[in-house]
Amino acid sequence: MSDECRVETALEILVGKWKPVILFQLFSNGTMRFSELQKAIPDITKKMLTSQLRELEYHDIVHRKIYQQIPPKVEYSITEYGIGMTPVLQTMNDWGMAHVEHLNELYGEVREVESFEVKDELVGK
Amino acid sequence: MSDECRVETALEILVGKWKPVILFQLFSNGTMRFSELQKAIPDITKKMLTSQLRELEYHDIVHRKIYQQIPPKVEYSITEYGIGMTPVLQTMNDWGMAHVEHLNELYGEVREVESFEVKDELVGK
DNA sequence: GTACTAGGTATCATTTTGTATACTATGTTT
DNA sequence: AAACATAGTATACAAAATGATACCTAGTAC
Repeated sequence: MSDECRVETALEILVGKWKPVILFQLFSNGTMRFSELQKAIPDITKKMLTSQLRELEYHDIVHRKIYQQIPPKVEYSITEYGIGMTPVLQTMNDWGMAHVEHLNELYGEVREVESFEVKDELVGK
Repeated sequence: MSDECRVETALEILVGKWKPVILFQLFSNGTMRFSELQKAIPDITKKMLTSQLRELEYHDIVHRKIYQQIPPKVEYSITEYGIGMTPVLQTMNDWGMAHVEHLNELYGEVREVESFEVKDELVGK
């Protein structure tokens, strides 16, 4: 029996409040500028977007291409190596879908947080 | 990737400083008492062990069997449903192993962690 | 009647993550 | 010469996760 566990290594790449959604965007759209990512993920701050992208870059999952021009232009994309994460993400996603079902069976339907929104005008009335 | 992203759902089960190692222990050893888990994971506090186990129990990954006796005896094990996580853990572990190699190529030797393996009896249950 | 056992809770301190907001750089446009 | 554009940094703060330590329970052995 091997006593080596690298689940945590894979986890390391994915953990962080915004990493899955960043990866989702880049996998879906190919190349994106910093500002496009910001638009696609409205609630993220520049600081978080930057830090999460840098971590992904460190792990060679995301490539950062700088155009030397003013105003600046920086494009992000999944590296060729990063594409190799697809099976991991796919497997996790598939299991996750099934698991949401399973939780529903166990505990009943749970409302999606984001689907519930109160219009500003109504708040406090 | 699909347009519904449940990677985060899968992450939810795995995230937490101690969850991977707890799962590793239970997958490897089958049934374990609370105190056995503590012995196997020396640095974990009772509080963390309890809270992580409760979360895994909520997700129906871990089963908690209480023996009504004094002093107390409580046994933990992977549920039948939990066994279904094996492909996820296996995929993450495999990719993680390769990724450690990749990081070594990029930055030189750095790390040592544990790896993940499922007890034979549990496979295909 | 005291100590021991196992599997926890309760409380508070510390560390890690994430948020909010302001600031920077610099060539181009007005 | 002021404003604009983009991709960030810097600083301060708040919230969440984790850690340290003490305490609880109730039978049983001494």
